[in-house]
Amino acid sequence: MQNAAQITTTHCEHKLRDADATKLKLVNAALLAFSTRGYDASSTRSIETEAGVKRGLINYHYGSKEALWKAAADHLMSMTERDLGTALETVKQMDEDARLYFFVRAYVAFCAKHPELNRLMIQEGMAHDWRLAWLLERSVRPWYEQVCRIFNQAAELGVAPKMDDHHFYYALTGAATLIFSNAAEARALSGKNPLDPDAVEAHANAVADLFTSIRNPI
Amino acid sequence: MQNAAQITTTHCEHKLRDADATKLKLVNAALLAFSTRGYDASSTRSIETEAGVKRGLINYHYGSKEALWKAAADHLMSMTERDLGTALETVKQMDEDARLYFFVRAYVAFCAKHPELNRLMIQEGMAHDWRLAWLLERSVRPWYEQVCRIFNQAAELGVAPKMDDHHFYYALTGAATLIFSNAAEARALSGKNPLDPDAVEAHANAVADLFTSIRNPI
DNA sequence: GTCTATAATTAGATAGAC
DNA sequence: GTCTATCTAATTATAGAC
Repeated sequence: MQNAAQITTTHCEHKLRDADATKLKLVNAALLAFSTRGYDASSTRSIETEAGVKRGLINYHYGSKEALWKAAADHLMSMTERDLGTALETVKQMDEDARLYFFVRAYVAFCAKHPELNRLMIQEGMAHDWRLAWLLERSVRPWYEQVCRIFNQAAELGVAPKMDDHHFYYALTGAATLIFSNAAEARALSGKNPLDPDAVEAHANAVADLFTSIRNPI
Repeated sequence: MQNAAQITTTHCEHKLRDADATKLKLVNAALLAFSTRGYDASSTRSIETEAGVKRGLINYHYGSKEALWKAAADHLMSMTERDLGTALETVKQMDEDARLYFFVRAYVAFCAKHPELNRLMIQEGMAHDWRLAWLLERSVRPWYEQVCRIFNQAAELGVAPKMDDHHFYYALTGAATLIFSNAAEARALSGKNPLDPDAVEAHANAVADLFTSIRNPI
């Protein structure tokens, strides 16, 4: 394998690009399927079809459906950590009193941009199996601790609602995300797409006001 | 069929009781399966096994998997309407200022008692198919309008948070329910069962405080 | 990297015996 | 009301030709 990389020809480069393109298409299709339909209800055949690749390529590139799920989940979590990590850095530059408020706004914006994240967490958070264990270990637990830390800092400053951090975490997560993860239902009820920028902005304002005691920071 | 009912013997009565018992076991097992695993991932075979009835009885009693889903969803929605309907009646006897607060508490208590409801809504709210259409028509739309009414009455009295009723509905629903619908995840994170009475009480207090402007009514 | 064939399993639904 | 046999279709996975 190392030798193959050294004697790279244009032919090999082309093949490598094709392989990476195929894998990317599969991971994206898998993410959509696993997060909206669930793991067991998503067949590898349907994922291949939706990805626009030939049948059998999931087993060729990933070896199994389970490995494809892990690759898709890892892809999603890496992107989430990157985006929310930079948001956290930005928030830490701010005045202490305003951190929770802008953290909540950034979190709502991210959830609207990537509803797959919360859909996947909802799908896998109901039953205790290998996928939930994987997600907890890989990302949920570190994220949970970071959110609790921001909340507890705000609580000491008196700008957070009065409650236990665990209840804060689930109240905030649910309030911030349900309208996006259940976008089909929300759209049917209101006639408006909750993922439209105006609706996202309105929801971010509503949730940030709700979960912080200061109404108009700055 | 009408004649058969008229010439009821003890033998027939016994058979009818067996049929009703079988159907009840099937509906309960179906509710658990459809709400936690999703419709497509729940096989009729597994539901029959979990219900402890013989194979083939789903098709015998209901004719199809689709009809079983509708029977299970109707069972759940009837119970929900009954329980939350009486809670609404109780709340309407109260002082106007306190209605929203105690409505939220009653809603949280119900969601903890029947996490299947929100699990089913989450499963079916992501994609727009015949099951979401059925749920919207059957119960979600009337419930949505009742919640908005209570919220708007509280808003006129100045005891509701400042936001659009549609965003209130989804923020409240998400905040109230996620900790129960994702109980497996919440338990793994905190080490405590969120469905325990103490945890339910704490969450009800937290959410009711959050979504009403008056802190200690009465 | 692509395509085909096929194995082994499981799905929902139907018909008929008891 | 219960049970069994069976049908058709779809599933994951493997091996091998190109």
